Amino acid sequence: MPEMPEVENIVIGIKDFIENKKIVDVEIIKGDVIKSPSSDEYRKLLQDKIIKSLKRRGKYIIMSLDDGRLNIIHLRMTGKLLYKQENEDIDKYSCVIYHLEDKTKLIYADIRRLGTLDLITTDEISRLKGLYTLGAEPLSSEFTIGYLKDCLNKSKTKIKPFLLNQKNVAGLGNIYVDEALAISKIHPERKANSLSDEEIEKLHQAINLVINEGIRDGGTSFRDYRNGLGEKGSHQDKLYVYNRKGKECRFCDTLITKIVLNGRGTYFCPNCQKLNDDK
DNA sequence: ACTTAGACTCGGCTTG
DNA sequence: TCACGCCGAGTCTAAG
Repeated sequence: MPEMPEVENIVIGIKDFIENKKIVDVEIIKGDVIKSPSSDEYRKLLQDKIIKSLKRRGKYIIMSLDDGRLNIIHLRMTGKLLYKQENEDIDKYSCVIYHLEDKTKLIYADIRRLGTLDLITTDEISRLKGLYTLGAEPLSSEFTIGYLKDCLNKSKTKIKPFLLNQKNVAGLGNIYVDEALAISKIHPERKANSLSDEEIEKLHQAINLVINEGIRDGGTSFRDYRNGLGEKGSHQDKLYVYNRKGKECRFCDTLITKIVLNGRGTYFCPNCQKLNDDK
């Protein structure tokens, strides 16, 4: 469910509450979200460790422990990370609870349990291929127009699946891809290597814009998303096309269309985002 | 022509 | 129905 702006909000919202605190116990309720090591090992290895930092890379959350190990959390579609006082009620879908030394707790909850937890050493990072092969982050100095252009020219797929591929740009998901394409007025089925220089510049700017606004608005609470303190974001009120099938385009009043592209619901304005000649 | 690596697509995971 | 995501298996394609 969460894309980069949502994960960023979760991390910045709770990091100051948990950094430099000791995990006194790990309570495992639904152990199938733990991919490595075994649930028993996971609990034992985290017990009495101090959380040194909480960071984000792409849609991954990286918790560094004082023994050098990394607890890598990916929320996938419905995962949540919630920080609460020890005496507060827990979410019905709680899977793993990290009890901290100061009578607080960090809860990993996940309705569909598609999310993943991996406790690894730093030299095992390459085993998590999705994390290891991430492309440049929007808003970073690495994410230049030249970088985007080079990636685009190497790809024969359509622009929408290109942007969803985390190896190209890290952190975009189904909502922000549709939004970035709407703002840059590019049809989602255009071939990645067919974009003009002008379109690449507009797309680059639009990606940075939607990610920046998404972060600033506290994320998009389309369905389930809540930040680390259980609060909704507000960016869903500002969407141009996502989940707006049959509603008027904010630029031209044409009705928004929905198609399925590579298995993903895809929204666009058929007037602003035309599919011309070189499909 | 055959092999191989990489790019790409799609089903599956799971619950409400 | 559909869903804010990814992996692995299978298919396709370009290079050598």
